[in-house]
Amino acid sequence: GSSCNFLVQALAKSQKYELTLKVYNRMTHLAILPTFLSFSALVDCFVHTHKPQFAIGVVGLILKRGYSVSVYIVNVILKGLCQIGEVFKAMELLHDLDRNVVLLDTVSFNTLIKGLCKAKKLEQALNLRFEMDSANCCPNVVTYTILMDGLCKEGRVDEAMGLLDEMRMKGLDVDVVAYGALISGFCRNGDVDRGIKLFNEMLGKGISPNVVTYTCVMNGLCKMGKWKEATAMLNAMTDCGIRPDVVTYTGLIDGLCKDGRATKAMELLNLMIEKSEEPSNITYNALINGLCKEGLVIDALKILEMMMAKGKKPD
RNA sequence: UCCCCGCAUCGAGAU
Repeated sequence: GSSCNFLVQALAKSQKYELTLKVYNRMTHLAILPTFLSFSALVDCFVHTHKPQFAIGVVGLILKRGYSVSVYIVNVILKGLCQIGEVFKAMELLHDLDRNVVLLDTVSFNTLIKGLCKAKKLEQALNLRFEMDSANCCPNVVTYTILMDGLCKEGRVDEAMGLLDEMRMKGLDVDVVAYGALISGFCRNGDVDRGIKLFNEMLGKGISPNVVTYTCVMNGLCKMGKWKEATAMLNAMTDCGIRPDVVTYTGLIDGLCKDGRATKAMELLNLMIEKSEEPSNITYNALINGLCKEGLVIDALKILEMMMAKGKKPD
């Protein structure tokens, strides 16, 4: 009995979900009672295999066995529902859960808010920050980051800045991720100047930018055709001890390609390989696209061959 | 049983 339970837990932890389910089924046929941890493992399986509905069923089993449901399990299910686009099912679950069954926490609400943002239900997402407050779950820096990001992605950057003020009024510390959401928002909306202003404000507060922060600004610069400044930032970040990653390089490569400088982009590909940063399919796609647009088909073919040689499947 | 600490569940970047 306990060996089956351990097996189920171990399999789930090593992400062998299908196998976990098989073992679980077998053990129930053998009339072995699952422990609480096995139920948790089962929930993980259903969520990771995109069947969160079944995970809700497991919650029922847990209660039937007399165990109590942890907020962790609920949060995993909420996330799973949001991921398959069932935000409203998630909302239902949130409201149906009796306070006696489990006390929701800030993570539960944040998960829902993120799901609503992804489903473009911004107003509902924004309202949920008040509702959570009255459920004794204080909005935190993550809550505000999700909302600011959601607003920025809808082009509502000024409202996002309003939320920045609001979170400050609540005494919440703005961290590098929160700044990143706003910086990315401005840069994406073609307002690099304001993005850089925030970047500097952040520096002034003693918060160190990370690779994501730099990448956002560089992409903004590229979008404005300022690839020289973007390249300068690549050096600046390296000098600060921050290592550009595949996303950073890809953004620059794409920026150069969009500006008709595919040859320069090729140099950058070589640079990243030199620095042992592995290009991704997205990197290759951006470059091949740029080369083709400039009629450099031979070079594009070379890149394609390079991909294949590395065992990557062109898409 | 209690406490502490880790590990799991929520947030920003590329075609």
